Amino acid sequence: MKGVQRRLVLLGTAWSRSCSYSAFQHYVAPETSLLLSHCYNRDLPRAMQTLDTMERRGVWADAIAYSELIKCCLAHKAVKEGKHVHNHIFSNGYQPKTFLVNTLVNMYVKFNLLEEAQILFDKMPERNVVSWTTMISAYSYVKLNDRAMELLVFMLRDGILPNMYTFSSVLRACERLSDLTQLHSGILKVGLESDVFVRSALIDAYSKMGELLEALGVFREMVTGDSVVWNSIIAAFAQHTDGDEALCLYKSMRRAGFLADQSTLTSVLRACTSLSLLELGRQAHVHVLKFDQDLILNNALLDMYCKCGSMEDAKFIFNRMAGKDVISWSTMIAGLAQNGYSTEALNLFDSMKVSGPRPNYITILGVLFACSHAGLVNEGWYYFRSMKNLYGIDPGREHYCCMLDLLGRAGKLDEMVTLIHEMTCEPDVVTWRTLLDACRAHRNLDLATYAAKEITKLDQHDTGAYVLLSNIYANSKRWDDVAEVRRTMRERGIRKEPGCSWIEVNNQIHAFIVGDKSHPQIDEINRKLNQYIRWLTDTGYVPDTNFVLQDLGEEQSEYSLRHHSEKLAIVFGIISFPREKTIRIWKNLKICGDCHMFAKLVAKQEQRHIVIRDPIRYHHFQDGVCSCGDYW
DNA sequence: ATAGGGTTAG
Repeated sequence: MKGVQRRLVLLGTAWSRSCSYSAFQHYVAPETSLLLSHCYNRDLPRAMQTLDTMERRGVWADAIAYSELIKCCLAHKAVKEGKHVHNHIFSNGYQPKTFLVNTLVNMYVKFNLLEEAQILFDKMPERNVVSWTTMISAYSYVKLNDRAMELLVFMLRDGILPNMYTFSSVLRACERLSDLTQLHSGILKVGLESDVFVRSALIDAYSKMGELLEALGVFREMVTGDSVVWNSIIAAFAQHTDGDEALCLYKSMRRAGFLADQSTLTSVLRACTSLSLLELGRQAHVHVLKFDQDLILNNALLDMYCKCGSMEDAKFIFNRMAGKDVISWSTMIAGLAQNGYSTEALNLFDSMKVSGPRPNYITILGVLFACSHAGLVNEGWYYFRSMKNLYGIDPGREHYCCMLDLLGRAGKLDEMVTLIHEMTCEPDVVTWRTLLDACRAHRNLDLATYAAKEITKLDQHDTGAYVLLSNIYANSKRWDDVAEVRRTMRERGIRKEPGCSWIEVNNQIHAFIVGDKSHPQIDEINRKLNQYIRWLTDTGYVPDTNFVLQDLGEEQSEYSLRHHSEKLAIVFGIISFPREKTIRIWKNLKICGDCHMFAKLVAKQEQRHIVIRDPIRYHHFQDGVCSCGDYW
């Protein structure tokens, strides 16, 4: 008797099981085809209705139908219905196959219900590659990277071999170079390196760790490739401010017959941004028009115009953009502020508060920068003190730095020191450098020495600190101290980076280094330069040798000043461009006081608009004044 | 049934 009963139970199970096996399709409920057709039509209410009827009649559909039903729930974002399907599938002690459970796990992942997915996953009697990969990709998607890596280990321990899906998912979660090296060799071992998904994920992972050569290595071995692989390697260089290489790769991509898509163009624009290539950026803009609706791409375009100092274009783009997000607003606010339009930046922030997205950490930085630039000490304090209450953002090191800059401009050195002591995070090199800059501008020798020493404590090789300190001593004609600083620099093997300026003329970059004589038009440039200096001297200009590092004889320091790279670039710009064209120069070091004055006077005399971008700021010279307000 | 690339500051 007992045996018969057991057999009946088994039969029952077998019968209900057979409903989901395609091998026993003749047992599948006749409603199944109706259910399927509702699912294909994405008619969720009717599909659920059909399911109810089947439940009442005690019949089941097959796995194909259930997985279609789950797709339908996903399409409608119908969480409740999805859970219903889940319960239905497991009702009456039915044990669905791994395939179907995977579909359910995936459903919970897509609904962002990771815990539910994990519970279901844990209960699975057997898990295959797809089960594991679904969970790993879920965790790497939400950046629970440790969890994703951990799951890979468990998976391997379970004897399941990862496939290309697994590797491309887990590579996104990889944070340590040693792990990445292991993953890479694992990929080579199973021969998955030719998969384009794995390849781009590998490139991206190396890029995230700053291992660009490794990334390039993976790329160069490419036998198989698609546009995403190209985009990965181009983005890698663009993001690590090697715009030159990024643009070269872009050209090779085009030569290889691939078209640029949104992602490619975003990286190209970023490369133009970092190289200040306005004209090339404009050319890229033409291609951007094809992807009019792409927010990320438009943000990159906006940033390019801001960073290249063309605010007219930036405003045009910004006003035309349909769905502006925090990044669009932040970019525009910071762009206006950096280019000297502080009031406009603050006005824009006001309209953002009314009709824009919620400001974030970076937005506030732009706002503080605007205050700093315009010397609005009280407003700066207000925004700084209220950012926590108004926007729930804790001031970070960068915010402190902006405030310090603001106080430094206003000459409030004591308040700077107080604020540094008040900082919630440890002051870093940038903090002290800001103090040092202020000390130089306001000639506070003692405090400067203190700041410079703090910098060298943190970074033995900070060229800037030594140069600034030496400049301060030079300003006070303390040549012994200058010599001492120079001796320390020599001992530590520190050399002042040579000043270099670039200008784009006819799609060509012309580079100038201090005292450079290699430019083909150097004679003409020098003739014109001497002409300007003579004329300026006649009108009362005195070379400001305070910025010269070494205690050379006056004549020699005048010579070196006269041939500072930005002067050469300015003169070259004047020779090359018609009057109405803005002369745009970018350089690797901060502009010196003498060149700054030179630029102001020449801009006025020649009625030119000159823009010089240094590593931190922008200087718009027009009508004898500079947008920086003579503080930098 | 499971996978890869792009935007703001520093």
